[in-house]
Amino acid sequence: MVTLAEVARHAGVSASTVSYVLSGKRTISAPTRERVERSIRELGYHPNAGARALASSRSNIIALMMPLRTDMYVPVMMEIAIAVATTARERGHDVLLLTGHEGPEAVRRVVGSGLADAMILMDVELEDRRLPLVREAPRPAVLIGLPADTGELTCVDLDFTATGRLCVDHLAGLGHRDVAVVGEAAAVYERRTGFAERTLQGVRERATELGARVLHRPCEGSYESVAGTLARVFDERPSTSAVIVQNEAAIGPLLGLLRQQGRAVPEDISVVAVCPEQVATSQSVALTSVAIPAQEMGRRAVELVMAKLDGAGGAVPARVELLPPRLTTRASTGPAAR
Amino acid sequence: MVTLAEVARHAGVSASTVSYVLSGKRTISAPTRERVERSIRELGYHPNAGARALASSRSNIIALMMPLRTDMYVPVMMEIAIAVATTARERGHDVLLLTGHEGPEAVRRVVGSGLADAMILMDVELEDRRLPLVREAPRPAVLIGLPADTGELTCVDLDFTATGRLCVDHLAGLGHRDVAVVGEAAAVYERRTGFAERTLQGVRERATELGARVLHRPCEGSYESVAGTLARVFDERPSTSAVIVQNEAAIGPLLGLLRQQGRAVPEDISVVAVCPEQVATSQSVALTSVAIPAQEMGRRAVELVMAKLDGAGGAVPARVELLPPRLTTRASTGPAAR
DNA sequence: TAGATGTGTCGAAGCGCTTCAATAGCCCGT
DNA sequence: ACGGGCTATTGAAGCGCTTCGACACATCTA
Repeated sequence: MVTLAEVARHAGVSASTVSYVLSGKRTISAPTRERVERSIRELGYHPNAGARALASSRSNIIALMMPLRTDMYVPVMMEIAIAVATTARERGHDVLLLTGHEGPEAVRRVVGSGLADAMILMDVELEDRRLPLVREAPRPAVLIGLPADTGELTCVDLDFTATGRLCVDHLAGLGHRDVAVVGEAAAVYERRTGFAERTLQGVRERATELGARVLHRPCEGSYESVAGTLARVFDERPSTSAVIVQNEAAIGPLLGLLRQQGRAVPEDISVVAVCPEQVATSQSVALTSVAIPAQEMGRRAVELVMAKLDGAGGAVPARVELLPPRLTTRASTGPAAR
Repeated sequence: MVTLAEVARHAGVSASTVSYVLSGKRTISAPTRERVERSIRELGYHPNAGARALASSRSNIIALMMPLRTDMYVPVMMEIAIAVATTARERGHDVLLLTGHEGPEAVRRVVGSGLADAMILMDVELEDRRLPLVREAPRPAVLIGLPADTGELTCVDLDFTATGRLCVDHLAGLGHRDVAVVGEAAAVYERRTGFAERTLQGVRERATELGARVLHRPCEGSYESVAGTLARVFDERPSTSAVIVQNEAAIGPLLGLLRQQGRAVPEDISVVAVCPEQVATSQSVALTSVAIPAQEMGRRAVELVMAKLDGAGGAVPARVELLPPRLTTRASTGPAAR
């Protein structure tokens, strides 16, 4: 492996000069810089990451902690992860992938060893066990998702309360008065991840304000479960004319079942989904939906964490950044039958 | 941050002793070891990753290169990634996440900088542009997927040819003589990722051997596309009594459409899918399927790459490891109508 | 012209760890 | 009682880079 010293010799300068050419932390005259750069190219030099990390106490690595459960919202997670990795690379950083399997200890290990300069945590629960460690860690962190207590923490998430309100707004505007919410699996509520509750709260608030009724039922993604949920909903409230689906896995089965039951979408029943655009558009009926801006969440998380890294003074205040939901009207919603 | 030197002082031993306690590369007497371990715990010591990497020229990091396109087989990719990360951690390594966006250069960067000790490449294409770099890199690599020329390379993949044969075996055994293959999107074939072709080849080989006919049609995951494909299939060959689905995104729509058309599964038509177990079991009809052993692939990839790292002599020969497919019979396949 | 200022480069001191050769102490057989 | 062969421990030399202060020289100001 070519070292910085060899580059320096080849270019006829000192090692520190090469280093400054690389980092730009001191002015180097154009001729010298060019000479050094040529040597770097000719020798095929790559700075050694370990040495760099040791000398500068910066690894240029961001740790990304994935959720423990890999059974839910997989495409969203993946999209976030890719966005994080891509954005980080644009800013000269790499991403270390941590899974939930290691538990909260991972935070300590990564921070303690200086492996990563900062952390991004996904799938944050309301009382997440990683939070105490994050709070006292001497490294910046950004959460994707909202815990119960956001004090001292920087978080990014979709504004799910507003999302719920927005869905109801749209449906009520079309004249719907009886709305069903096909929620996430019961396990999601038990884990207290927060977002499902927040959506529901938004739905209820707005429904109350607009004089609509809401029937909420948790629902797994399996065909069977959706069938059961749907049956119970129509049984309990036959006047239901609109459905808000939060569990993206339930969408396909839901549409299939409605068709099978002879309920036309949107003529007999309107459907609004909270899901990635791609899911909304690839169904049998293009769905009116509120997009989950996975990419933007990942990007913002990196930007926030980098701002903290740069603003070394620690002067960057903690903040909660809720992305505004955007509802796209497609073919699955229409005026309520009178 | 606590350093090794401080631990040494605290325990009343030399730095090297602490190092040897940590690495186990020399025998340390029990009392000394315990004293050192206590000091480590009491001081909350974590070895500095950068210093370690520098001194040992081992970063204990494995790079995982994700596919560029994030639109396909997402759950499989995710499962592989998680399995890789988990297995790597069990073996004392971390995983660096690289996206395809950086291009083949990423290989050079990661290897050149010593950031990672080894690489695992996903979504390998037949003529993958990363391969030349991988071949000449002084670091071990394992591919998940099969390129055209596997010389000098270590690869892990599901044996897709055998998968194709297996599906036909099963269907022919039930008396089916006209089989349709709902393949991957045309883009997949153009990208020449190999696995789709291999499956098809297996299907054709075995069908010829058993005297069955095969009709293959590429197909996108959208509802529309599946509808079109299905229409064309039944139009062209009305006697089709079984379908092999390779594109997992097409499964939901396919089942929905069949039901809608009044074709009962499995009475009128049998369906075999190549997809993750979870997908097979959460449909309206539990699907007979060949599982994509994502987890096992990830795990094996790590094991192979670690074997290469350990067998430092370079004595570990390149090898192609094809995992045998396993077909699970569920409710979607039955005897052909006579 | 002398001093002040600024620019570009260099030397050297680490960063925290691993590892090798060397050492100190021990038990053994004779 | 002494050399030989163990085992447990140590000191010191780096690993390749960053960064700080120093320095040489050119340019400006009074």
